[in-house]
Amino acid sequence: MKTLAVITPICCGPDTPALPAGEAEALAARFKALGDPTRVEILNRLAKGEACVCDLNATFDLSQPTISHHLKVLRDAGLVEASRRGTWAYYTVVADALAELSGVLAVSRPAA
Amino acid sequence: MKTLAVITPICCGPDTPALPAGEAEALAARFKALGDPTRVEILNRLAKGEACVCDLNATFDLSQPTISHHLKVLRDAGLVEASRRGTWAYYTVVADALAELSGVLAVSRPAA
DNA sequence: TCCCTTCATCGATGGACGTCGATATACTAT
DNA sequence: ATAGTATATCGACGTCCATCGATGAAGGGA
Repeated sequence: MKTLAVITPICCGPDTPALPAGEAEALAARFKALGDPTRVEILNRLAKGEACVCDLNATFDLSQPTISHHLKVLRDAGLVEASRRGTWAYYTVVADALAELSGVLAVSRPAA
Repeated sequence: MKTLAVITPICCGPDTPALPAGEAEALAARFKALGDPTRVEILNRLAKGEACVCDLNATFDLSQPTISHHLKVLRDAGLVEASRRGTWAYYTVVADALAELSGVLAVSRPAA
């Protein structure tokens, strides 16, 4: 099929190579973890420094299982880490993961 | 440009002030728009330059309404813009919006 | 005019998500 | 051991989302 390109106007060029296999899924999974207001606020809180779950439970007007669920989502996405010390669980941000996502979004910044 | 580390670090205060009202919701809405592999790939494609919907329809193995839906999600999130020229609709990224999200994730990292 | 192409919108559907109460697990203190 | 606190997990429920086929709207060509 060679003639259609001559007769029919072509609006766009050929496909550019896509992201590496699984890259879009990996990025989307982490962005999805950021796609909830509560989790954004949790990350904002953790970005100021380590916090235990009891602090987060007191800060947010949500049930303790719900906070624990959001922390699990953030953990599974690799955006936060937990460390148990005694009875309490302390959470911190994974700065490298956030920086990587930041870099992905910065690629499309205008060169000028 | 805001970052997640907006507020002074206070470790164990149970009632630290949150982000400005609506800020978490606004950020989460845009991150949620990024939380789908197809939309990540669409943005990746658009970051390389303008593209029309027909090109995206050919690139992705999804129905045309589904692509149109994803583009609407990205449009509503302010991450892409559309311009109709003749029969075709051309989409481009909104670089400022992506750059702002990038800055939000650029939390200060300990110099390791 | 009529038809074809491009793109958006509608309505339906199956699955994923946020939230909760109840419960389990783990640690501490008495 | 027993009780109490802190956190995670489970099961359920209502809502939101990604996807599709069908249809509508707008433009171009013969």
